[in-house]
Amino acid sequence: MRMRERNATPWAWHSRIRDPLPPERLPAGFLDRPAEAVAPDLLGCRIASSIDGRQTVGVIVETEAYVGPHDPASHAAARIGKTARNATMFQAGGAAYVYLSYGIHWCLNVVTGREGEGTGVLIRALDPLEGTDVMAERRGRADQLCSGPGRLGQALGITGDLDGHRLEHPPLRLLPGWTLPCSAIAVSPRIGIRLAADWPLRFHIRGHPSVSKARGSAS
DNA sequence: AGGAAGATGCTCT
DNA sequence: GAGCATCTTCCTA
Repeated sequence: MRMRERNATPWAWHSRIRDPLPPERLPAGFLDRPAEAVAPDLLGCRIASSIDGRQTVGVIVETEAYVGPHDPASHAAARIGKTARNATMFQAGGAAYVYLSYGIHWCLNVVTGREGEGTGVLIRALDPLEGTDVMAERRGRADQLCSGPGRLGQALGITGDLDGHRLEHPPLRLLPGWTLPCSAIAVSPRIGIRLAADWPLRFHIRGHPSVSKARGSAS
């Protein structure tokens, strides 16, 4: 598992320090853990897309955990059961669960845990790192490129074709990133859900400008 | 600054 | 037919 730094060196996410370079691959078993444990550890990791032959990369700055059939807000909730739509959620950790939200937005989840558990982490926002010109073209605007689950899906060119894709392979990969101090991570309730709306399963880099919701809230 | 509402399509009752 | 793990534009201040 990834260790966190304990010290509070001047934190540089706002000024975009990218050194030193991150390791090549995630630790073994990184995703084979409960979603609520993986979700904060994904902050600082990268999502790299080469969809349509165009490279786009972002650093994960906001996530939400969907913790299993007992989680009423999850697509894998027990009252729904396993269906054609959510079947990927029940795959082994490391799969991409991609679903269409509100008929318009393709949203990306990283499946966690073991096969059959039905747990995963919604990627809610990225800090654009490479290919921002491609992102802007796909988004049709130069701002808000990846600050929301639908926005980042569009910016990276993600569609339902990638549902079930394993994230260790191109064209959509989950890569290690930069380790955050605990003090940089904020926890809050999940956004845009009706059931279990008070469960503290949303994680974001404190004060990061690319998070999807109001900046003012508790930095 | 912040709220209201429309777009749009799939899933489940 | 209802209800979304959303985003945008268009209002009102």
